[in-house]
Amino acid sequence: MEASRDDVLRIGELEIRPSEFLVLAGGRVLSLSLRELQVLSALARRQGRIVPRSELYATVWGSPLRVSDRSVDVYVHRLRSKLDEALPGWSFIHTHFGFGYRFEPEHSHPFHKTATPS
Amino acid sequence: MEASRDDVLRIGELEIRPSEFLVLAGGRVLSLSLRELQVLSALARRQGRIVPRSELYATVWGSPLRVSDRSVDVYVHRLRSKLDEALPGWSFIHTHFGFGYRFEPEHSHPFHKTATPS
DNA sequence: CCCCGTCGTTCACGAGGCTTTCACACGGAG
DNA sequence: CTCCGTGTGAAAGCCTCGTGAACGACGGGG
Repeated sequence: MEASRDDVLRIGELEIRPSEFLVLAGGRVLSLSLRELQVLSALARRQGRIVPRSELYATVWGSPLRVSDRSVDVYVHRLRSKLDEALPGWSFIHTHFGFGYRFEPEHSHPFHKTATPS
Repeated sequence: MEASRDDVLRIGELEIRPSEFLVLAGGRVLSLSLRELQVLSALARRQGRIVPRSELYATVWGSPLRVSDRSVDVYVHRLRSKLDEALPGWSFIHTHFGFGYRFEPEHSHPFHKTATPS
């Protein structure tokens, strides 16, 4: 039985159950560490919005982001890596240069607009 | 709840949320840099009016426009390019020779690229 | 107690985006 | 045609972000 159905985040092929420390990607369990889960949840709860690093850091780490701290970037990198492995063809975390990250499921370049063949 | 629904600019198929650094074109996220967003917002807030370069520059850059500074033109060009890619068939930024730019959604040429014979 | 895998954090380097500035082409006004 | 404002592609320099790896803390198993 679902302990907290209200806390479940369903986003595309992703199903995040923060209260159970569980993430399902396409029905399969996605193995994440605590920090990875926290960052993913924080982003997913702000789906569609551009989230500044400072806000993400404050939410997950509980303290203000120090200058030159790259922790957020590192975890975004690891999450992208795991998400891409679990759900190829989709991209979830988008970079907004100078602003932050935005969580939203989108098809990775479906087509590759290459030049016409010889 | 949307933190600043009052700050949202809706213009045709465009939805600009300056406070969130986010622009939606036809429902899709339009990726803009800081300057691009600032110039677009400044123009959109003056919708329908002819805005002199000097006013645009002062608003966005916060300093008086120097002679021979083409920054405004360059960013208008980039915005036109991105807007046209996102919403083909529409033109938003119109040039008023010798005066400045005017922001207003209008249909581009009703016909497609096919040239009209004489 | 020691070995070893996991995790969180930080570092270092390189790739790539952003702003500004040029240089030149284009086009309207007189 | 000539002048000058505008369109446009690209270079230069700076800064952000991506990425692989190192380092130490921690904990389970033997």
